[in-house]
Amino acid sequence: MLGGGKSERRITLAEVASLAQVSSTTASLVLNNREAGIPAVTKDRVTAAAAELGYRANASARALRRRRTESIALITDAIATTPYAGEIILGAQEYAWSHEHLLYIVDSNGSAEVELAAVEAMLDRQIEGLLFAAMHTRRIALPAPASAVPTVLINCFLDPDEATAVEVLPNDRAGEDTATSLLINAGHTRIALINGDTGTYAWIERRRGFLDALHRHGLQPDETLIREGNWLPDGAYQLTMQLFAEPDPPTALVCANDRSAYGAYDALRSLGLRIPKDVSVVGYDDQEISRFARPALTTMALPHYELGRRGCELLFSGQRMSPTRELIDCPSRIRDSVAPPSITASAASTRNT
Amino acid sequence: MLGGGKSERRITLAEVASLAQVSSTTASLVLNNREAGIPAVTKDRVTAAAAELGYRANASARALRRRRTESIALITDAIATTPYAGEIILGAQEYAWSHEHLLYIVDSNGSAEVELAAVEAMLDRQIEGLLFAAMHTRRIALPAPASAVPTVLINCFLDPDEATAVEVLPNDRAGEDTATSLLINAGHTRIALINGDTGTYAWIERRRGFLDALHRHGLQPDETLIREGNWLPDGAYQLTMQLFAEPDPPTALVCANDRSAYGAYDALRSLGLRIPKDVSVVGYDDQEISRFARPALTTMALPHYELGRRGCELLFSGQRMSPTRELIDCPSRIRDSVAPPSITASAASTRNT
DNA sequence: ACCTTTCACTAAATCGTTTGAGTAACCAGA
DNA sequence: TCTGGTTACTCAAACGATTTAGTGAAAGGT
Repeated sequence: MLGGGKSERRITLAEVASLAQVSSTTASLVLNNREAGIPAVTKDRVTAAAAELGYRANASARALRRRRTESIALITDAIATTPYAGEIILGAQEYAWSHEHLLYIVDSNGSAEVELAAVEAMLDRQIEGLLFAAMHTRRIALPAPASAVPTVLINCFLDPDEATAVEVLPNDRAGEDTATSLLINAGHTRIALINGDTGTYAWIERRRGFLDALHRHGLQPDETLIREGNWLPDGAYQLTMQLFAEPDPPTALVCANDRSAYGAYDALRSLGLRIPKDVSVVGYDDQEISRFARPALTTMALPHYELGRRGCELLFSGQRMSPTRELIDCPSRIRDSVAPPSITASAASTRNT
Repeated sequence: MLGGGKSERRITLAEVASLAQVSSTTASLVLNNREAGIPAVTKDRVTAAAAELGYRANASARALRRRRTESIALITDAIATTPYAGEIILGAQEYAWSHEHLLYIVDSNGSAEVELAAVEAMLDRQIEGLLFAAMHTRRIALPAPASAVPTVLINCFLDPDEATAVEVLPNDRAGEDTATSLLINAGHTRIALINGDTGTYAWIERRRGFLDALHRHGLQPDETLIREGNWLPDGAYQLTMQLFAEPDPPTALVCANDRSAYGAYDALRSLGLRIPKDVSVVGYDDQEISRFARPALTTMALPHYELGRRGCELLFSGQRMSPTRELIDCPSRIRDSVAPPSITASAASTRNT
């Protein structure tokens, strides 16, 4: 199996050296730019010979001797299912490449078994560091062998008790604060939060950020305006219908993710309410859906690329890896779904608050 | 940089052998299941020793001697931007893993320069085969060094002149035929095609499939109902508005991708037309948007997982790699956007055709 | 003229595994 | 007793780079 290819034997360093009429030591020195006292003439002879033969070093042999492979691995729980989260990989890869390291990528597809096998396969290949990435921010457990090399967690974290790793996470709290503030600054005071499933990182942090913004602007949070759905359009659809069936509905919705905002859009549309004229909406995640929705949805982007890049950077910085958690800000994407509250709505809301 | 980790030196085969009181040859034989005449007692001693010390073979040393690395590489033009296309990677990875091969993944991010560097880095690491994948079906050019190993193209193809590779592509033509037939079988006869940008594989094949279906069912294609947009919602929005501003509009829309269908949805909604009661719509691609749209969109899924899996399978089959193109069928996703034409519409359409 | 330093290079060891060749020990058969 | 054939191993040479420890010659200093 897999026998094909133009299998001319690969050129070795010895052949280059012999063509250049030097020892392989010298050839190695030249080709690795350890220029220590080698005259330009010789250097040129060697590089010319290498070029002529199309020489490329055998990475296995090099790694064997050097005990360094210049490569790291990223293990992700999925690259398929989540649209833009692949940016994590891109960010990590670009950082690694720009530092002359290769990044091995393995998709564990959420299976702990595959993950373990992946870590072992990677350690067999003498990787020098390990990145773990999750597509949705969540808690993970590290496979035991991972402790053999420096490890950084991207968009995921360990149980606080055994938090012995470097973690890079999106600052959802500050992000939802920003999103909520966009509505407050537009003049809204009756703002509902349509959150997702209980208990996840995003659920907790975005809720906090929402409350932070209210407090900072001196608004009392109204618990009846804080609802929990399922991160999906249908959940948010129901919640929106309920909110607007009650007296004194909000003038603005903070949807804790874009899919929920999309469900809210549908509900508002079916109620005959216009966005943003009658109700303003903000989302979170900056998924494709939010660019294409009408009106285009104002939302917060997850800094996936930067998470990947920074995670890799921390891995390389290789300081004795004291356990830390670093938060990366979520940039806002201002589009067309936020406007000042309409007169009637804001009058109503002022009256009742 | 990158110096950390619990860097206890790795256990070597020699240490295992010495603990088991055999030569490293014997240890190697046992651990690689080359059982040639080694009694069970000895075997057990070796495996026990290996387990006790936590031995794992050094892949570099093994590759150096064996001249085989049991690994292949997949070079993709993007994993980030396209939602579900990451399934290609998953399909390829799972096939490779199940055949004891590791799959290296590199995201060239569309850059030919990175692509070339990636191929070279991979060849340095002695990979045994190469997969090239594109996220949108398109023509590519192979970097020259790729010819050193067997190569398979997934969801992309070479210029027909130099078509010297094995290619695996989605059968867009049959897929659009199926999609169109769904509408015809529901009773529609006036069906418009909202296509994307001219000239791409998807554009050509989906158009063909659309016409195939009409012909097979004995319907005359009406050129005025075939339009070209830009694969995006706004283009499809305009085209839909135009189509329905003219006399004798269609009763069904074949949108050549889901994003276009999404634009068409918006247009139909703003015209007060209900889907599927007044107008039926089918899409293509089965993007997330189509599950969440109201009504949920009937569409064709791209067989990304299968493309990746099959591509890898062809690579492994390693038959002298005669240039071939293999097409993979696109499964349909029947949802709620297709219904029989309404009486008035179908009467009108019958009158004018 | 003699010693030291620098220059330009090389021989050989090394990384950890696999593998071709070889060998002791034992037994069967002549 | 000797030959031939298994069985159960072992020795040592690869694989292709990097690197340590030199070496011989020329240059420089006194």
